[in-house]
Formats: sequence, C-alpha cells, structure tokens
Amino acid sequence: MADVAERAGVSTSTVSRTLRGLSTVSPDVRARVEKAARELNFAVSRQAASLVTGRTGNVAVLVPTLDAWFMGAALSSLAPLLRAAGMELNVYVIPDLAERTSFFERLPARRNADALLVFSFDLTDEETARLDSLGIPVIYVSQHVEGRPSVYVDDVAGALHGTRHLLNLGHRRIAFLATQGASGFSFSSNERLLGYQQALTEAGVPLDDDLVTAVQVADRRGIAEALGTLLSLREPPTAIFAEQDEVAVASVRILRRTQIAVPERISVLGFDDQPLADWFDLSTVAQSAADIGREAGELALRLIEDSEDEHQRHVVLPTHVMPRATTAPVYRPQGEGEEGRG
Amino acid sequence: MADVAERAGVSTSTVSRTLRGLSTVSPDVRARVEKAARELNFAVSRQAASLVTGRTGNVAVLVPTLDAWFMGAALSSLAPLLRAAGMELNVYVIPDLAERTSFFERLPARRNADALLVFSFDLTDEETARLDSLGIPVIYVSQHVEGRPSVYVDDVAGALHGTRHLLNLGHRRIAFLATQGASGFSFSSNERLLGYQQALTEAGVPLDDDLVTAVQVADRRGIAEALGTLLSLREPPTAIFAEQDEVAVASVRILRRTQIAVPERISVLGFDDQPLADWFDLSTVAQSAADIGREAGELALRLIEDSEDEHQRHVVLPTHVMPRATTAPVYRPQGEGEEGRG
DNA sequence: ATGAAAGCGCTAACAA
DNA sequence: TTGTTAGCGCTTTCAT
Repeated sequence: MADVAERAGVSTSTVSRTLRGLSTVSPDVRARVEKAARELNFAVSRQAASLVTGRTGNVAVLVPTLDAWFMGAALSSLAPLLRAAGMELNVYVIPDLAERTSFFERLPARRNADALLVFSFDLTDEETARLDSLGIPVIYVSQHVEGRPSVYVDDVAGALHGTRHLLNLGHRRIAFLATQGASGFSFSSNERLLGYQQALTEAGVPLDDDLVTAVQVADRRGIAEALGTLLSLREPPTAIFAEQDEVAVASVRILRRTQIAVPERISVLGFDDQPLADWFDLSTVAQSAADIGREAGELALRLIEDSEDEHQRHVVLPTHVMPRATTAPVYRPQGEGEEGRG
Repeated sequence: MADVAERAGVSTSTVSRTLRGLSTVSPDVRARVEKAARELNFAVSRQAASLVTGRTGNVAVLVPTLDAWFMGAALSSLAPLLRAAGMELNVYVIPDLAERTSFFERLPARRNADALLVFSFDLTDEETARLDSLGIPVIYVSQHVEGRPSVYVDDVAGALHGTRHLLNLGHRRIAFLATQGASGFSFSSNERLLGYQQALTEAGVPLDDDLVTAVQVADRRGIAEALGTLLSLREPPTAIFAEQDEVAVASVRILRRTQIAVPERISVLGFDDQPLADWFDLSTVAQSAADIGREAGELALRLIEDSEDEHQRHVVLPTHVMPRATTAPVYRPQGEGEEGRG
C-alpha cells in the first residue's frame, strides 16, 4: 500500500480511502490512486484490514458433505450473492463423527468468519449452545432451531400436499418410507411424516402403522426388504410416498425389476426434486435448494450488518407438487380376483 | 491473547508458543496456558497471525459451479485433507462470464490464500498468465497446463480402453458423442476423442467422420437430433461412446423410448462414472473425482511448503472400464434382411 | 480533502 | 525455557 501511495504521490490514508470507495476523495486523486494500484497489481490484504476493522470478510458454511445435491445447489446460489457483497466463502466439511467432534471442540470458525451457516445437521443442544458462543450470527439452514435464525421449507405442508395428490388419484392405501440417518430421524423427517398423517386424517383414511417404514438412503437392500414387507401385507399399498427422491427412485427400480408396473400398478412419489428425479421422470414434492441458499445468504448478510435485526429471522419457503410419470390414478382391476393386489 | 497470558501468569509469547505446539514450552506452563485458553474460549486470530507470518492459512478453490458431481466429490475428499493440515477452504464460484471476468480482473484470491486450485476451466493464455501473477502456487485440476502443476486423469488411455471394450464385443461401427461446452471443446474432450481414434486405428477400423458428433450436455433435444442423424446413416452405429455420462444416459433414454433395446440392439458407453451412471446401470469409463481431489490437495500442500519443489508436478491418474448393463456383444440378426440396422 | 500517528493481535528475533 | 521488543499492513482518529 505504501508503494501505491508513493507512486500516486499521496498518503496511505488516501489510498485506503480510495480503495474502499469513500466519497471523501477528490476525483483526480482517486484516478491517480486507482491507476497506481492497477499498475502495481495491488490488492488490499484482508488480513491486515480485518485486524483493525474487526471484521473478517468471511462467511463460513458448515456442511456434512459436498456431494449431496442439496449442498451443491444451495452453495451455488449462495456464493455469487456473497461475492457481490464482497465476502469470501469458507467451507467446513464434517463428514464423520470425528471431524464433527473436532469442529465443535475447536470451533475453527471462531474469529475467522462474520457469520456461520449450518446446513442440514441435527445438532444436539450442546452443539447449538457451543455455536452460540461463537459471537457471530449463526443461521440454521433446512432445520428450525428455536430462537435462532433459520431457513427451511414447510415440510409439513409439502408432505400434506403430496399425500393429497395421491388421495386425489384415488389411492387409499398409501405407504410412507421415512429416511433414517446415522443419528436417527431428522427434523424434516418427522415433519414430513406429520404432513402425511394430516392428509390421511383430513380425508378420513385411517392411519396404519404397517404402512410406515424407515429405511436408510444408501441401503438398497434395506429398501428392497421394506418394499417386500409392504408388498406382502394383507392389503398392500397402491402408492408409496418416499421422504427422499433417492429412496423413491430406488423403489421404482426395485418394483419394475419385479415387473410391477410403475405407475400403472403402484404409484411412487418422492420428495426434494433433485436432478435424479427428473432423470427418472419421478413425481415428487419439489423444494428449491437454490432458493434456500439464497435466502440463507441474504439473511446472513442482514445479520452481519445488524445482528440485532429481529426482522424475519425465520424464513419458511414453499414446496410444490411436481407431477411426472410415476404417479397415476389408482389401479382398478377389470375383472375379479386378486389382480387388485400389487 | 493478553487475557490468556495474564490468567496463566505468563507472557503472550509463551501463550503463542504453546498454542502453536512448539516444543520449547515446559509441561506445567503448557498445561496452565491451555487451561486458561480453554476457560476463556480463546482462539488465535488467523488474521493477526497471518499478518506477521505472511501465510494466510487458506487454500482457495476456483470452480465453475458446485452442483456438478465432480466438484462435490473432489471437494469432499479435499476438504478433510486441508483441515488436517490446519488449512481453511475458500471457494470461488464462477458460474458465468461476468463473474469470470470479474474474478480475473480483481483476483480476490490475491494475498488471501496460500495456494489456488483451478477446477475444470479451459483457461485462455491470458487468464493463466494472470494467475501466474498471484504469487502463490496454482494447481490445475482436470486439465494440463504446460509448465504448471496439474492433476488429471489419462483421458486418452481411458477412451482407448473404453473403445477397445466395445471393439472386443464385436462392434465396428462405434459412434463418438463429444461434448461441447459454452466455450468450445475442453482439453479432456480432445483427448478422449484421440483415444477413441487410436483404438479404432489400432484395430484396423477406418475412422468415419459421420460417426463423430458434438452435443451439449444439457441439450436433450440436440442429443436426440444427433442420435437421429446416426440412426439414419446408411450404416448406423451398433455402439455409442459418449464422452460424458449425462449424454450417455440421455442417449439410453431416447433409444429406449424408441424401442431400440439397449444394450441388445445398441450398446452405450459413458465416461466418468458419476452416481447417475450407477443409477442407470450404465457401462462407463470410471475416473475418481475423490482421488483427483486428494492428489490435488496433497500437491497444493507440498507446494505451499516448498514452492520450488519440482518433484512430480504433474499427477496423472488412471481410469477403469466399468462394465455394467448398457454394453453387450454386437447385435447379430438371426435371419437376413434389414434387421441388422439399428 | 488530505496527512500523521496510533494501534489492531499476533509472531519472531533477540536477550536473559 | 521464558520475556521484551519491534513490526506485519492496514484503518482510524485527529489535525490541518
């Protein structure tokens, strides 16, 4: 910076003012400084600046992984937004328990970011409390944490509408495939189940525990077993509502492999509308990760500006039923017999 | 830090030494300092430290987007590696030309990172030169830039082996679907075409320009058109080698929709082995984004340690043919007639 | 509108 | 082994 100052024939204060775009610089001086800076390929050191301003210019993001569609989509929309605000994006990936423990123990984001966005974790109360001690705004994405700023979709309404779609197609035996993570059910999972139940109740269809099963996303064998159980019920389902697109697609593949036509014989509905759903022409309940990312980013920037800003700390985004090729009116056998059972 | 020093009854130098794990601290003092630091919830400010050490503790990554499988997988393996080395991961997303221009103009990574990993761009010479001026190691991932450290797979060999697989199945009319990005063909694209041609030549199969077409990844209509052209050739292909899994899967869907059985009638081979390939049981040439990410990260750390380290600046990773359900021996019509033409 | 000087929180000599 | 001191490169009063 001293070099630039010298070259432009001004003081470093003036260079600083110019480069930060303060209006208290005369046009000609500004021009000279900018020219000098360009010629010297000069860029302000954030480190040095942050030392005196107390702001780092970083926004940190905590994610379980980066190869889930949700993270990719959310961060892709978040990043340009931060960039436009002159912020850097810092990513912490916590793939396993060890990394997670270490993160919450050492809190590497401390003093190193102006805000933290926490993506899709089911945090314990202790962990949440620990994050409170960071001294910066913490925004929870895809989860509601009481009293803390959060951005998420209305999972209850999403599942409610999805289930209604199936009911409207004439289905009465509708199975629900919940997804169970390593650490049990997520908040979303519970909410989606709730929406499913609400829709059934509202339609006067009795709840049947046999129709609700839990599976793990990546466990294809487990999904097959779950389907097997459903298919061998006295009254098997005519429709399956999976809480996640991956499980829905896996189900479609398993059913079709067994020559059970989807959607003619059994309808399958997913939740998320990730790219995979489109590839498989899967009917699903869509949520927009891009919107979530954007809203979270904007909320973060707002809270950095004014952490006391109590205005709209919870952002709830809508979902949309996306009808595609795996849901259809309920199967009505032409003749008699057992045809009606999937 | 002063607080910690006071609480532990030592100087800030000692605190600094302790917290950096230097061995020149007596055990009891170390214990006292660590206790004080823990009690005060103290964390060293990287900003202040970097100001004096000249190192930022950041590794920057430049990516076109984050929702491509490759970035997700590569970064997911890269991140823990950096974390283990005490480095932060800084992500720059450059989705469009405007952001790209702005990035290379302002070079926000300047003075803000100790190394830069450039993912899958086809940079102009000017852009590369600009990055040289950053004054930090720049590692090119999934592309070879002459004289600069790079990590990539052997695309020529990959395509060569893939094509050989098809030749070994008896195919002689093998089409190649190249992928064209917004800015023309990528380096990989050219290399893969080359491997394809080498395999044919080595097998004595004449090259036929009619069998090589360019499409755009997301343009399903364009892919359908390309397939239409191939299917209406005098001698249509019996196998299609797509340079990217997405295009291969799109092709499979289009062919099957037209009742052209894959792989019985036409074989389809992809390249990448991204998750989508597994979902569609697509035969493909596998590359490991995770390995690439890891190698790139290790190379970066090595170059940060010693930027003069000339040792193995180019890392070339292998590919593997992954046979699944979309390649099969060439179709031999039983009787006479035109059956043989797809 | 501009400059001089102080100091942000840390590390790295150097001394002890 | 520990403490003292002098900056690192900026921003920010406070003068002018």
